Amino acid sequence: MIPFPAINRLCALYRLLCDLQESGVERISSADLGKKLGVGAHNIRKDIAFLGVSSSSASGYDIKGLKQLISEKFEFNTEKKACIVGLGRLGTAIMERKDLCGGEFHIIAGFDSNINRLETISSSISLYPAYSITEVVRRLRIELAIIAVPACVAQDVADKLIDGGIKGILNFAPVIVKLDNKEIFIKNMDISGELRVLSAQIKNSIR
Amino acid sequence: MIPFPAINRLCALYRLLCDLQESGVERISSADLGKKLGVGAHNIRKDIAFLGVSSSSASGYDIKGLKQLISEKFEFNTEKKACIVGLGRLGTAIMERKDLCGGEFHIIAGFDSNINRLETISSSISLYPAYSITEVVRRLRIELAIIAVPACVAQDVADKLIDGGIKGILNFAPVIVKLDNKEIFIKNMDISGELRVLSAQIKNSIR
DNA sequence: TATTGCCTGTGAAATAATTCACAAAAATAT
DNA sequence: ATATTTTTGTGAATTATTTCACAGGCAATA
Repeated sequence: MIPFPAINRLCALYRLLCDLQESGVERISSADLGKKLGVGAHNIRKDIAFLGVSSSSASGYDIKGLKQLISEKFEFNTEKKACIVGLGRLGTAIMERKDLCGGEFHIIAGFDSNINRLETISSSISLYPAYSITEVVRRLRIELAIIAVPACVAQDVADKLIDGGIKGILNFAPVIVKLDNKEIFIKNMDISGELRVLSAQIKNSIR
Repeated sequence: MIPFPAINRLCALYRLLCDLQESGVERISSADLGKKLGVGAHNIRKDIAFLGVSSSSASGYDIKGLKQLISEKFEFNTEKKACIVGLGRLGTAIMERKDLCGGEFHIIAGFDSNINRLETISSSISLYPAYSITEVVRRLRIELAIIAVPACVAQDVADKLIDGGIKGILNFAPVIVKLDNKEIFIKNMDISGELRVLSAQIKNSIR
């Protein structure tokens, strides 16, 4: 079981490796990786050790191979089905992001409680009313959800998603969603909340 | 110097206290706070201890007083000036969020490299071309920035913001921004990246 | 005003994560 | 072929964070 901080860094590393590969780099040392990610080289090596391999070399890591390794460990190759709940400004903006359309995540459903809105949005993604969240998530076996609804309905939406069998949630609503089930993962992306954390860090750092 | 995990939790606690206060609650125990935030009661108490007070009671914390305490420690009362760089779909959606307009953060500038776009957006917020980021940030003494530009220009934007004297950055671009200055704080809010972390956590948890 | 039951504050213990240090292996240079 | 440099992998040490345990204070009750 890989500790969470390591998972986080390995995901960042994975993207970096993709970028490097696109720029034609083939090998790179832990020191250089560390520099690019803003962490120590030791840390990079420890994280890679969690993947459970042992193939030492004196010319750094083979980028293709390392990518493959991470990808296998976390199954990044298989496409994941995702949905968005809340098709306001933020929700639709996220829905149309390029980096979400082309990649390993496939947004296959959008939900909103406002039926009129569903009719006015033109999108290639199937849209459904909010009351059908549980049913659609279950039927289409959707694993991941992005919540972009007002704070007051976020918990209700989360409960419906969980009933449908969702595995992970990205929550943009400015509220802490409660989960009893330890098997479901949530990441809060509360914008004003994060600004507040930044502001607190700034104040905490001076003096 | 308060450790980062504690700052994070104290910020979440602060919002919870605001919500509780609005619903008319006046006192609450560490146990109940913990339950609502999904952390242990010990943890709550330890975090509060970092604020440097000592006023024990047998009926929990006074919500108003505790809010005040956190607020003073991190100066949540003074209004912070912020800006948004990148006025595409995501940037404008964030700019118009209600929870950002009314609260302690005041978005006073928007930037985009596309001059035509600046003219078509109707907003009460002053808009500027991207080449003036450094100058405007410095002149208006803007502390916080939200980056919502494509990955390829994010580093360049960050450098300009830092030159202008920015203190904290919320980065929505799917790329790790490098900072040499330890006095500047950054929080990455990369949507596809976070989906990938969730997906990795899910795979890591099974078996 | 005693007594009882909560609840906080906090030093100590336990756990988790990071950093270090160095042996061993591979590549490169001589 | 040998020496030198580079770079990884990993157990150990360090540091950070969380959890525990309980003393001591406050409030409520009778």
